[in-house]
Amino acid sequence: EEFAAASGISRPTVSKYFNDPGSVRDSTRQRIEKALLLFDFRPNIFAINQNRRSTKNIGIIVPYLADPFFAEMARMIERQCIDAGYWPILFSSHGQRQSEINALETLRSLKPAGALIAPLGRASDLELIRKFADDVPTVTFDSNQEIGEVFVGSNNSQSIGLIVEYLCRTGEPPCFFETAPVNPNAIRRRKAYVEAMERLGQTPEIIHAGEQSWDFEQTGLNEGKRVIAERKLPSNTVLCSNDRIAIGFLAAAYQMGLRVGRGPGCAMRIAGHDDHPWSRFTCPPLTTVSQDYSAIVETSVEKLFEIMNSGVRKPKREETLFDGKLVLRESA
Amino acid sequence: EEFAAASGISRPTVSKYFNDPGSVRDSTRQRIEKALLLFDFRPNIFAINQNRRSTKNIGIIVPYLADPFFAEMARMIERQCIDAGYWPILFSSHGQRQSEINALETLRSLKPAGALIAPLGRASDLELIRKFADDVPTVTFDSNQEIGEVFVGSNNSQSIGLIVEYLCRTGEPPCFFETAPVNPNAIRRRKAYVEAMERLGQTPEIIHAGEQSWDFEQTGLNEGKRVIAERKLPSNTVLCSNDRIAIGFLAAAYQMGLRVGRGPGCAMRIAGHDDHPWSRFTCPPLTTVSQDYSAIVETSVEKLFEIMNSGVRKPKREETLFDGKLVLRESA
DNA sequence: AGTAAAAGTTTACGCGCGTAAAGAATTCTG
DNA sequence: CAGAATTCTTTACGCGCGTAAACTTTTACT
Repeated sequence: EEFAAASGISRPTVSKYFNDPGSVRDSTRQRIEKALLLFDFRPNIFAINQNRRSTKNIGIIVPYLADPFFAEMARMIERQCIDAGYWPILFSSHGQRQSEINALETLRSLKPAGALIAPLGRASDLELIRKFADDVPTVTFDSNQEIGEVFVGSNNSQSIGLIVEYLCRTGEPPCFFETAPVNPNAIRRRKAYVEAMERLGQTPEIIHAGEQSWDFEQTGLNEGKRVIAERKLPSNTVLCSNDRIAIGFLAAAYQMGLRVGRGPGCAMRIAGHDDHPWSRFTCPPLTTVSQDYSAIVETSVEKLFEIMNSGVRKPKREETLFDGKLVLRESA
Repeated sequence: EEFAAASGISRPTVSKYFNDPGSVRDSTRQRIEKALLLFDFRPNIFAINQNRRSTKNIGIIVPYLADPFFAEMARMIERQCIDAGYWPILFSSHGQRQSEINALETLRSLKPAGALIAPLGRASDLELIRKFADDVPTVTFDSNQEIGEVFVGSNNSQSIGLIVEYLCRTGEPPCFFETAPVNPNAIRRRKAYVEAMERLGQTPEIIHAGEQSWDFEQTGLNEGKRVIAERKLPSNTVLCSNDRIAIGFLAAAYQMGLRVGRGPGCAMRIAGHDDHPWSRFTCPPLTTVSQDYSAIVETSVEKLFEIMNSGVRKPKREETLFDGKLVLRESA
């Protein structure tokens, strides 16, 4: 009220300006912005959202923020939301069912205009997320759980096919090392591995080890050491279900005195999946398949805006999958 | 209003209940909670904070959330705030000055009851943070910038002294490898290294390499390779300013064909500082000094609550530093 | 110039709660 | 059981903005 008076413009018009500076006449905008320089006024967030049909809030829920993969994605999503004039609010499920549930409830009370959710996976309360998605425009990403109208993620079948084909072509066919799957990605990757091996006329060999946990490196290390010690590896080439497991497995091989790589004098090859931020710093650097982070993020946000703006529900669930690219380093 | 009617209790009393369930009579609380089971009502967040002297919001700003070190600290802080009935809101500066400034502004408009800030360091707008701390009870942690009333962090002088002493005792005295310092920790560590070396009658040797960046691993790798290739290492033992740099340096050594470790047949030793979550998965596992994460977090939050509740400003700035512990692994 | 369209003003109400004050009901003392 | 101390109810106002409707002014166009 005071600021409007000071700027010489009526309050409803100033209100309009803050909702969309382009919606007022040029001369008016300039007068408001001149006043803004003098008073550095900012509308009260709580009052803004108090009596609005829909807020500008966009919820982001990732399963595990201490994983730089998700931290990086979250960062990109935040930026894109801000650029579009929205207010991103970030939650991490910390790998725990209850945290995810809390995040959903908190998010609900924020009356978000939309949400981008990467579900925990198996630990998720799928019914709860589904109900949430019924009320709030929601895009799921990373972990494909048959929730919401739109999913954006990686084409595991293609990407795993790519690296299996590469590994078979350049050496001993790989076995597949996985920990107890936390989400559908793990399951899809295993399946893709089996199919790729069979397509190439090879016998798939799966090593399933460890408990369900987001401590992938630790599990990879512990179980890797055990498998190596017990000589249970059916192949000298190991394809890990993701890079974090592979990082643990690399450490296991090192600690067991096995030289990893594709050169002569190497005892085994290890490959991963994701092109995780750290995988270029392992010893040796990790051969892997990249996920197209930025494409996934961009598409997720775009699709969300589509749903939000169209106002209508899509008749059919929509899935967008991006292909991976082979990232050739020294480990395989 | 409706929920109050349904529960048979007047609205102001229900309001009181939600602000502090212990402030109403037992019988009243039970009636409200019974109604709560039937209606799953939750007070509107925006209305709650609209006309309140002080909110229950607590702002958390960390410099770089993609660093698991900060992600982990943020997680612990969040939990502790929630347990105390507060509403934590997490921001990351993404290593960028402008992001930190934005986070501060956004936080301000949230009228927080308090804030926990780990400043970027050199890239920070210190005046802005200082002004913020004048208005909002603020505890700074991790990076000691002479801001606010309370700082909680690590005793770099003690921890660096510890590892320098260890390295000198068990082999060739270390040189100190650092990238362009992003914050006071880096500077304090360098200083502590020099002092410790002199105390032990050794000549300090500092290798300063790379630009100011939060891509520590990459800088450590690039500059490490360069330094090794140019044979500029004054010692076969390298103490890195932090673990992330050390991880890069380990990769550099590996790629240059140098065997790292303290056993026979090893060409060099590498040590770090922080006991970063990844440092147990490097090849070889990284010898380092731990920071007492949980003590730092707990104390930070406790001190913040103290300031918030006392309502008065402390006459004198208060610093709490925690000692580090030697974490002996294989790299040094 | 006249007219339609666009943009702004005035007025008024509402969002869902916090909060204060005065009085009524309940519980705790001795 | 009386009186004091708590707790609750009633009533009322306010927070800072969104939003709608009716009206007035400015701009755009034939």
